[in-house]
Amino acid sequence: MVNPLTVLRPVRAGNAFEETVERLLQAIKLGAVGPGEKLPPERELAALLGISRVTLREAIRALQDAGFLDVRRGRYGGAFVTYVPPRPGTGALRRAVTDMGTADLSDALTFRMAVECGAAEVLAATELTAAQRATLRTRLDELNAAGPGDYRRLDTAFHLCIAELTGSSLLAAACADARLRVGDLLNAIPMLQVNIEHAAAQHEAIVTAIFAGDPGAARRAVSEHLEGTAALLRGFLS
Amino acid sequence: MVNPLTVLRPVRAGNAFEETVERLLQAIKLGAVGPGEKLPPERELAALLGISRVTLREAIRALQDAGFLDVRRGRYGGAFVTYVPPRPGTGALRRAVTDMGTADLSDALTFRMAVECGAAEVLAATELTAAQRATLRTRLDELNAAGPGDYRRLDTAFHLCIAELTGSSLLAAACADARLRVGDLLNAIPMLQVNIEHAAAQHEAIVTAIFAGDPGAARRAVSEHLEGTAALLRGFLS
DNA sequence: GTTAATTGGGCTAGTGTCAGACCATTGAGA
DNA sequence: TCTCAATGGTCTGACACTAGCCCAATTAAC
Repeated sequence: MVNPLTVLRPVRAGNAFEETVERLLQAIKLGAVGPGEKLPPERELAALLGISRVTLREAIRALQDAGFLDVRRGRYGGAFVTYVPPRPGTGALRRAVTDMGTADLSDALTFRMAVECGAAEVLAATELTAAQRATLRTRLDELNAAGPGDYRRLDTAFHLCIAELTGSSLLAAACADARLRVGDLLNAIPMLQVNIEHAAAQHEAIVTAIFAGDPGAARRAVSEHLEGTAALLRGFLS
Repeated sequence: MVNPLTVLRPVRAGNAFEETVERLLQAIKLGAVGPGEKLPPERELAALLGISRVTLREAIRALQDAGFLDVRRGRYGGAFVTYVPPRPGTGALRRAVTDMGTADLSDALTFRMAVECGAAEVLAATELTAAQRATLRTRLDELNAAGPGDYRRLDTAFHLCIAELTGSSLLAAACADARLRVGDLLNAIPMLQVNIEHAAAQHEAIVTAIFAGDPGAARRAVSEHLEGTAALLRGFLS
């Protein structure tokens, strides 16, 4: 009845080292730790990630070799983020799409659509405190004021903020995961001024619907917003 | 900007043994492998789960000791499911709710609401083939014909079928995960004939909305359906 | 300068996990 | 009755991962 393959899927995505690299890359690419900022100290970070310092250090070393981090010793040292999102070019997008399997891409887009729409709905159906409204408003204002170098990071922060405000860490994690899976593709999409203005209007609509407590409108707003990029990416599949 | 705790969460939920036990319990409790059926052979199952046979066997042994499995050797042997969902009682529900943290419960309910609504929306927005429609219809018919012992399992199968039909394995996995997290609670809820009839009407509404290609209606139908049990469970939090 | 606190760097002993091979048991079919 | 394929049961050597400890480097504060 229930497809066993849905539940009897691999228990682990890889070894601890690989998963740690992925997670740190997630933190960097999503902008949880921005360029010039540093990761928490190794001992603290290892505890957060639930792994040993040895394994964490291997992962940090790999990211250092790959040019994402600059590690400095001594007091006030640490692992500083050097990564800055590459400027998009049309070739980069095509390459990014073909790097990912088309099946995986479709899977990720569907997943993202479902969880982000779901999060917006749930949030719209929730009674928000003044502080929560202020947080969301702030994220939107920051995004609207963003320069080209910051746009992706603040866009991600805005979207994840919606999920985090639902109060469900499971949901927030799912949205972060979904966003990471399409993150490289989003970074490869050239940002035209028209698109940014269009996106800004849609972001405004999302917040308005959430503040109005209208789950249907919130869902529609997020859906339309995501459908734009999804359609663009899907165009590369044919 | 992005809450680092969302992305710097533990890399692994536990060791391989613990995660395997969880996963097998999921398969059993969700009814992917029903009472009297057997799990795939150890070698095959270990490959599916991406772990070694040694670790898998430890997990199977634990479930055997806990009374969920009956392991038989020789050709046509295997690990047979002996678990049958307990008949609900009011005490069981209160106990199940208090076993789970109230924060975790709220988290799980929110997550479930988001991903299941999201899945239904996405599916309703999809052009379905005749075969897909037939599959969903079949699951609903089976559920409507279910006896008391089969109801939970077929209910789960129906709900997960929606997620699986979206074609996104990520989404299907998320729904399976969400359902498992509230699974023990659902099992502990007494099923009254009134509730079953009510649920049947809602299931029908969900399928109708999906077949009609109306994402808004699908979302609302799922939302109303889940809100019933969510409200009941939330009642125990106060 | 000197100090002290903080941080990365490195080592070791012990445990978890794996891949692969081989043994033991069962029962359908010849 | 015998055979043999399928399946669980067990062992071993290798590698991954961990906890805990101490060393090395850096810099603000004195």
